[in-house]
Amino acid sequence: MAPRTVLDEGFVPVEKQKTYELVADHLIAMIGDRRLRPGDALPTEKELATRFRVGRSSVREALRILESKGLIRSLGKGSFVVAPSLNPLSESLLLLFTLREATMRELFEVRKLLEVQTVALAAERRTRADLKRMEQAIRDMDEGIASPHRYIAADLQFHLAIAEATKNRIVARLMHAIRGLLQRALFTIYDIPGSPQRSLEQHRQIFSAILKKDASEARTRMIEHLSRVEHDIRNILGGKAWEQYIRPLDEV
Amino acid sequence: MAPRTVLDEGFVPVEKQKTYELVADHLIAMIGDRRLRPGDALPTEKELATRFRVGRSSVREALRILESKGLIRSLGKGSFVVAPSLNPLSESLLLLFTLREATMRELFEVRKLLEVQTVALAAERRTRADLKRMEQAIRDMDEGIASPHRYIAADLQFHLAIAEATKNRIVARLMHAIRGLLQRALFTIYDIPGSPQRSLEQHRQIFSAILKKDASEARTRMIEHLSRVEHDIRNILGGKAWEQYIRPLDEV
DNA sequence: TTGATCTGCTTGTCTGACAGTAGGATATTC
DNA sequence: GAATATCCTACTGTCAGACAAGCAGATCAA
Repeated sequence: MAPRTVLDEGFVPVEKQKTYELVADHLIAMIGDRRLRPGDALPTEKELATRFRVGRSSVREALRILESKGLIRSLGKGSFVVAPSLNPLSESLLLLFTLREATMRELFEVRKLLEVQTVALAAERRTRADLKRMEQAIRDMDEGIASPHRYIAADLQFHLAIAEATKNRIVARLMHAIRGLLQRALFTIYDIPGSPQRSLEQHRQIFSAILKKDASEARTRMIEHLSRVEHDIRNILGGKAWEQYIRPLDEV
Repeated sequence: MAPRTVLDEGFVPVEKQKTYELVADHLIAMIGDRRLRPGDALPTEKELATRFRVGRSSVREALRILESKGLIRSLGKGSFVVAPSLNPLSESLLLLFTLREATMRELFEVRKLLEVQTVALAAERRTRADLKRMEQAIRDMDEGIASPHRYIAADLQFHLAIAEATKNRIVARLMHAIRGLLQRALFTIYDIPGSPQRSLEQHRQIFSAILKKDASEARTRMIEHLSRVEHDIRNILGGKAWEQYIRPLDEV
């Protein structure tokens, strides 16, 4: 082994805090402890600059950081608003696709891993409010079965309700992010004859397991459901798209 | 229902592409199709500005975006380098904590959900190379058991090797991100007498299950392992920290 | 060869400028 | 008086120019 200096680990490159980072951190902290709440408009750039005693360029670079973290949004015209607790995970997941470092197959597999366990937890923890949301989603799906938009939106609601029934916000976020990316693929299988009906039926089975608090059955039903959906998507997309780096655009 | 205009959904606010976004997208695309590869140094700001025919401020704002997405790093002195495929998910996950929208409990639960399934997949798909990595990690853990740093680094290696044995890059990234956040908590339990030894032993059991391609046993062993670790962490941290919004700093 | 000094170049930062535009205030029209 | 047109202001988005600090390579000295 090479000779070792005392306190070897201590010698990391010394970090010079850049002004724009300071500003960004400050703003993030303010959002973190709710001094800036979702919906609030930020002061103008000039005001921020004078308040922080920095140049406008530093403020702007800080704003770009917050923006790309999904914390604020540059509303068409001018002022900024704190985003309504949107999902930073979505962005990163999308980025993986943009960088061609993830395929549909992988994404779907993650979903399966996660959601199978999620539904089991949900079955144990669901409250009456959760059940109500799920029922509503199933109803919406039934009523909107003729409209891809309504149908798929309701589908999303159902799965999100399950995720949220775990009372684990990270799980909910993850599911949200994953579903967002899968959305386009789901549109493609909507057109398979009988597919929406089958999904609806499977949702009912999942729901009934959750209702009974039967985690094990919920798991089984979810596996069935996801396997079928996966099978359908694969059939329609074909192996190429499935294994390639799809760019699932248009957010909802 | 309200009267409905034809093509209702088509009327979304028209998006004006901002210069800095164009520049950022362009650069991201270049990284995406590998025209800029990890390790490459970007041209200087001035050169980018003249090449893209934009002002330096636009370039800088674009760079801030890439930076906060973890695609480039502002190396101490000056020039930029494309980051070595680092993890955008880590950033977002960390952000959730900064914003106090996730607790230790939740994070650990996600890890459990994920890793239990992951180890099962890994048991089915592991190659000889994967096994070698795991063995090496176990050896390192054994030899470094007296040094928290070495021990925990090896621990991380073991779990990452499992994640990568799934051949699913999203799984690997997720695990990496989660572990990064948990790192600090793991340091705290290192000091529990006998804890490292027990972990080591459990790792050996998990490894043997993976070796036998016994997915179900791997799952069981992993549950045992994670439950014990969770139990230890909880005992040390106490319920308060467990349920509070810990900021698990210092990346590794 | 080693060490010191000088000279550009690059980043980080600030300031000033200007076009485009959103929104409110004001004037105009019926 | 209500609806409509017009004007003003202020803010963002963008650029250009300036300057300090620091690094890297070149040059020079020992």
